Amino acid sequence: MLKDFECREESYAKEVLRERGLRSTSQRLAVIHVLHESGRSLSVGEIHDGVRDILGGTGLATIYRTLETFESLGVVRRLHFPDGESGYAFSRAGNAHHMVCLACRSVFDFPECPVKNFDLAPLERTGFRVKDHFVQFFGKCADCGEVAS
Amino acid sequence: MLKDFECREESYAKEVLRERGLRSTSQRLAVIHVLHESGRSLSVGEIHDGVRDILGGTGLATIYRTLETFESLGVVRRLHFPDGESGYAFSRAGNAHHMVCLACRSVFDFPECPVKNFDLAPLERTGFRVKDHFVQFFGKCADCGEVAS
DNA sequence: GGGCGAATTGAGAGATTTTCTCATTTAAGG
DNA sequence: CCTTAAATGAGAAAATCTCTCAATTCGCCC
Repeated sequence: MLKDFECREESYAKEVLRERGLRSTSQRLAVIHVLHESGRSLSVGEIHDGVRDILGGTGLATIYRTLETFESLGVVRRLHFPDGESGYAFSRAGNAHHMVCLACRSVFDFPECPVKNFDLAPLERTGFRVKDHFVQFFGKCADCGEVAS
Repeated sequence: MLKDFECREESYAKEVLRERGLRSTSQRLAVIHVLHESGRSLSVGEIHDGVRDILGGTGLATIYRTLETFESLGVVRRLHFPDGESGYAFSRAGNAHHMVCLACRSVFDFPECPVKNFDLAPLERTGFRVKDHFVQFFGKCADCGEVAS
């Protein structure tokens, strides 16, 4: 159904799914399609609507299950905003961090890890062992910045 | 009621409230007391239970309102975990970032901002203007690390 | 210390979000 | 094609969060 319009992101998602022995269903690919096409962080409801536009009736539970699956695979990432809202965004391989526009919620990839040179030694001296980290930058994208600061 | 056991954190919260013309109610102070005493990130339910232990029946809505108020004041911070859960933690003035144990959810303050030396210029050249950021480290604290890695 | 006005709370209904179940459908390998 | 297990749909159920408004309480002034 989406085959003819399959983009690189969908191929990537298919490959990751196959590697893990998971199926490439039309619903899963539609979720990736919607997320990537928007270029923004989308709420579950927005994703559901987008997928329904492509496939027709799709269960909300499937959207939740799909997002959970993709997040565990690192293909999709959940972002949290200062206002308490959250959303999901497509995430390229190796891109753990994001920059998000507070106005339109556009998501921009992060070329490098901002804390990769940060010295963890003083922290780990306390006995705490760091296993993961999460960095998010907020601001205004070029389009939204023009309107109002 | 709590006056005799008032800790530095409660005094700090009272001062911030007063500065903003907000009232220091027993419910608000109890929330700070519970959060600080635990030293962990607590769920809304845990905070509600903790406050009820101190004050008796307290409305859940009050807990939500209090957390929202304190978060906007920077006295409390909402943390999000990789498993999708979230919780609230007391946050000292000037401490925007935290280190959290994935096992017991203990929260450790962060001595300095890990991205303060990060060069934003290349990013901002794209037109994106960074206004805020959010950094969280996950791992195992000294106590939990001993048991299993 | 008592009184006043406005901020805050309590209680529960209501709205929203997320999860669960299980019969049905569908992808993927033979 | 055929088989088989994975995945989905639909709606009920559970969990989470918000709202309303009368009653309470804080902080200020006397």
